[in-house]
Amino acid sequence: MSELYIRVAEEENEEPMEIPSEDDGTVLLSSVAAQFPGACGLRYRNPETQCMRGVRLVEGVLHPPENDWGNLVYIVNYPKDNKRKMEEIDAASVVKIKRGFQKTSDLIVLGLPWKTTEQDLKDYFSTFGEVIMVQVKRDAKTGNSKGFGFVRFTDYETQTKVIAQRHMIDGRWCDCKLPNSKVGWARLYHPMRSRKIFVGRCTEDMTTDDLRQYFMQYGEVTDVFIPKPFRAFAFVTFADDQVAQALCGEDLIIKGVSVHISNAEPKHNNIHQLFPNFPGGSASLAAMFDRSQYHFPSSHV
DNA sequence: GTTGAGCGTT
Repeated sequence: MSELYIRVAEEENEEPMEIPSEDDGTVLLSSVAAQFPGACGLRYRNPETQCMRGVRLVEGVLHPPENDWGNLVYIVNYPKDNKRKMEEIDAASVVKIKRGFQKTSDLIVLGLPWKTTEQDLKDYFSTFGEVIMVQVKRDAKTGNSKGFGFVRFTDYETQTKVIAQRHMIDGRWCDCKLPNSKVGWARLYHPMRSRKIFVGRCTEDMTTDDLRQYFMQYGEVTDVFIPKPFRAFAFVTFADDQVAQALCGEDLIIKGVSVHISNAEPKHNNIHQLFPNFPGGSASLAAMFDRSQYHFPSSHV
């Protein structure tokens, strides 16, 4: 007969947790790992010999000793007894999440059929997970599709899955990638702890109040500047430079539109002064700037 | 009224 639960703990003197067994009396390693991430097996102290014994593990299934789990407390095994390492990894992922590395980005969708609409994209990608935004890029005059678009998901896991595979959309194979505007080097090599961000791809209906209202959620906003006449970008200044820096590289949805946040820089900043020790020389970095998609405003300092 | 590697702005 089977137990409903067995008792499992990380150490002998710690409080055990009840882990469900299967109908045949076995316990799945995955059930253990669900409560003890990184677990690779179980052991227990043999009451007769007082020695630790391993629990038989076959293809992810833990088998009860003597066909009965009894009333023992089982201890979790970690790889190479590397429990400390596991805790460090856990801590690292928490930091990652807190720092927002798990936030989703817009993905570029390459190779779309000319006929594919945003509704088609939404329908297709919704099968992977919740979709925040889809776009099909079109010629402004003719309205014809340019054959690529963008998609943004709620969950990072969904994004990872979508990037990892090819997509058959309306009869063509398409690829989803992180767009070049997010390669990340600008973020890594940007030491100017500016309090001001550059908000690209603004639409004309975005007012200073809209932007202020939106960016307030991240921290105190001290200034919003929108060039007139309309130039499809804006500047937002925060009281805290860390807030500004944290937003750089992000794609944010404002009034249903994906805007791109980057560092606000005066155009005529001397790159050789900013990066005197850049690997390969500051000239190579200047070339990267030139080739990049980053456009810095010319009239605002 | 076309096209098929790329990179988002009225």
